[in-house]
Amino acid sequence: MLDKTYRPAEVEERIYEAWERAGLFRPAGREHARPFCIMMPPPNVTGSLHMGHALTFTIQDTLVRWHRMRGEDVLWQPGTDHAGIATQMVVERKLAAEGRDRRQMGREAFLAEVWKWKEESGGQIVRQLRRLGASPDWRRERFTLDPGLSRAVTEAFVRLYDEGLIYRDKRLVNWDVALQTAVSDLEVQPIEVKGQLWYIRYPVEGEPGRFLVVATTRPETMLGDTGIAVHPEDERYRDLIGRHAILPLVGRRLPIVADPAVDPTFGTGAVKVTPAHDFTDFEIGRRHGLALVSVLDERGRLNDNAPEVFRGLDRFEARRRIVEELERLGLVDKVETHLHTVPHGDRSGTPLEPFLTDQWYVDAKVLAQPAIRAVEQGRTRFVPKQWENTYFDWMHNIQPWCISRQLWWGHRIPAWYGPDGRIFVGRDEAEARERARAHYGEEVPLERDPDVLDTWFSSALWPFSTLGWPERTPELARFYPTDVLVTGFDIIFFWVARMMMMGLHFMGDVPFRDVYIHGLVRDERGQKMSKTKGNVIDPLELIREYGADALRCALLASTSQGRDVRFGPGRVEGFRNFVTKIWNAARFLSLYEVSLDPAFDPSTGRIALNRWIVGETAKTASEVTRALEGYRFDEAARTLYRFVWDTFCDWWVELAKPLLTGEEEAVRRETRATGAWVFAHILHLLHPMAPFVSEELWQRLYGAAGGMLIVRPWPSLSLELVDREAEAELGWLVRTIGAIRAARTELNVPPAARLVLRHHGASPTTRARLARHEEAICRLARLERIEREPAPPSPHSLVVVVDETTFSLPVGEVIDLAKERSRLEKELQRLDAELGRLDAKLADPGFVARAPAEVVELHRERRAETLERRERLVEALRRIA
RNA sequence: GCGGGCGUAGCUCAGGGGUAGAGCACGGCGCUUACACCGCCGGUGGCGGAGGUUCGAAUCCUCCCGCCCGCACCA
Repeated sequence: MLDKTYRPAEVEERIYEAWERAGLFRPAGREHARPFCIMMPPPNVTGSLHMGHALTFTIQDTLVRWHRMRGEDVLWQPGTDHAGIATQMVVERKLAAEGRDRRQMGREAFLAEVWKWKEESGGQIVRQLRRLGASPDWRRERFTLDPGLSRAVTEAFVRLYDEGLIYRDKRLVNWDVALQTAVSDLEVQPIEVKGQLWYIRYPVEGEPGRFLVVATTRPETMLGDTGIAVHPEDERYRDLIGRHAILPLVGRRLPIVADPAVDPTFGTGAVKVTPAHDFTDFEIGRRHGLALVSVLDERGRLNDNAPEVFRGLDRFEARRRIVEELERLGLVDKVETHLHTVPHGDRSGTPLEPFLTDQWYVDAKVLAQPAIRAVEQGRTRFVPKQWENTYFDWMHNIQPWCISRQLWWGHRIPAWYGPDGRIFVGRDEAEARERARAHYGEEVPLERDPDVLDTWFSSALWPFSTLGWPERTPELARFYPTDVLVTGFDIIFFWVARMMMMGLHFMGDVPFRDVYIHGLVRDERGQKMSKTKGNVIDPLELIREYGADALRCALLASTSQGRDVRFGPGRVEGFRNFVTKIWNAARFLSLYEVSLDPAFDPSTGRIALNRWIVGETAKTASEVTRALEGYRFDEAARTLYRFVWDTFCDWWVELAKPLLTGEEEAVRRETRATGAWVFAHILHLLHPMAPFVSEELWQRLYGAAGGMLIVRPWPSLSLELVDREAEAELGWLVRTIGAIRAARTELNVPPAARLVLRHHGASPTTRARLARHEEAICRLARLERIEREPAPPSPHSLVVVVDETTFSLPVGEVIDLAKERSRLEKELQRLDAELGRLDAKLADPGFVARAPAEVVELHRERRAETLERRERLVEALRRIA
């Protein structure tokens, strides 16, 4: 006997272990089965499960379980990402708390600490994924820094270098002065800040007393100015083009150049040009051959290119001092407050500096071309489709990808430098050495590049590196290209685009056929969840409180395509109730010793109720399947919810009760078998979304029958099981009971009052139905008995019209006649309004002529039915009046 | 500035040319041993606004308003 409520905490761990122990997460290895593969986007090792993870992994697990049940050879490849900056920061903070510093420790000792940390704390998210019910092939779990993947990274780097697609270049990068590393454009957070705009007077050379006023938000960079630019068509400055200004505080001669990048309407229309400290200025400088003078060091302090008094000052301190000095010299024309966006590092939160350094770059422009074509040709498809625009946009304007990071934690760049700085790239030091020897003709000392690669470089290889590339493994042959990638739109650029580029380049084919993009999980008010806002919901807490199935279903039901998910615990509670409902339906079935009969053939049922529910099951199965095929998880969840709760529990179970306790053995047997069959299908359909409770109930109710639910075949039912007649009969029954209940409630008939139901004008079909369902109707509508009434209804009755039948329920003197009259009149009004609409439509020659015949016919039928109902109602009203 | 999304019941959201839907919330009633994490009944909107296409529009088109998100950007 099942307990009264389902207690997920007592079930989930046991079930999960049973699956895993039985090896059911692994590809089945059936040769003829179609392979199906999802690459798990590797969460950061430092991470712990948040709602975004919960959503994405629930979706993936649902797909994976569904395909597994469809008999496919499923691989869900799991793993974690070493997350360069994030992890290094975590460990550095920990060390700092112990009073240690990585620079003092040295590279090797520090890395040993990181690895130690990873071994001890890095597995958290993987354990948490199990709590969610995720079923990837854990045996194949990978880590981006493990030997296999590291080898893939090195191989990819060397090949790209040899092909000229990776190169070293001196350019401006976004420099994080706190972390002292380059970061990519994508790691930049533009933050709006209220700053100031200083108007500074630069003396014009050779014209004492004349000044050129430039506006800047960053006065400290002026020490690196090497020019001034104006718009070529700006009349105000036309005479100055080609002449020079003198840089205050420094005395440098600044050529005044004309460049179309200058916006004549902003500030004074004249711009100081600091090519070493601004991306736009860098371009202007290049066009006009201006010098590059970098005045900052890697920690954001003024370097030796600055006048001596300013050297060593922090950039913001320097700004203050420079402005002071300019004011003293009377060179500040004016100061305005100015709202502008300043790039910040998304990890450190500090303002970034455009900084001139040598870095490694991937020639993304070249790699992007096949990746663009692949999506254009539909070889990879985004769902929802509108994300393709975002992808194309970025790919068409793609910039060189800076892949070097001044960190220690990560894949060290496989490049060595000769004594003259010449670069030798190799798979290992020996290869680099060999290449160096070939170049120099002798053995020379080599020094390895100290930097590591951007974490996304290794992630970009994930779809094939995890399958064994560069080896040509059987897994690679079988599972690449993978079927679908599930992820959020926030990493289309970071990751999806780069996997496309690398996959096409190294494997010659797209990494995945479909990219399913889901929304972000927000809080109930639509705010992004963040620790600082304090509005984060912890999925593990929800699992503890409501169970993993409830959380999963709530998430799935809330994700509509192309929309973010607003999420509150209320939703989970609703699905916890749903799970309990299912549990109790199972309890009901086991109470009547309903058990699966392998010989049961759903198409041979004789009882309308059973034929009906079988058909409804078939419809539901096909709808759920279709929903999943279209990545419509909300629809799948909703369909199942309605079927289980409304159709099966509220109607089939209630209507089956008299049959299950009835006299006829054949009826009892058929009803039991049907109930078992339907419920078994419910559990199958439910399993991808709610794996724990479905598996638990499957084993408790049907366990002996055929192994674990997780690997049972997905229902595929013919819609021929739908019986139109049974459908009509049950539809009528539901309407009739509903109408009687509504009338009772409306007239305040006490629920306990058992009434007699009289019918008048019923067709033979209806009379047969009434006879068949008498017991159920009486029970569900609280009736004493049903009898035929030769004449139209007597006064002191409630009147209910269903189709051609007039039902009356004598309620004696207690009935409030006035109230009943007004109820019927209201109903009459509604029918009249409806008739008016239908008549107007049918009278419209345009409608009759142009609308499809079926639609016109439908309207005619509707009109006839409405009219009939109306007549009966009028009749009933006359009797009462 | 470019691109995209959204505006439907009190709230969250489905629907997407042919009688407006769900969950939650709310109100009333609880007879009914699967379930109070429950049952029954009920009200609520005419689908942001204006125009157009159509026999017919919440659904398609145009414009407008409001909110949101990317990308680019003013030194």
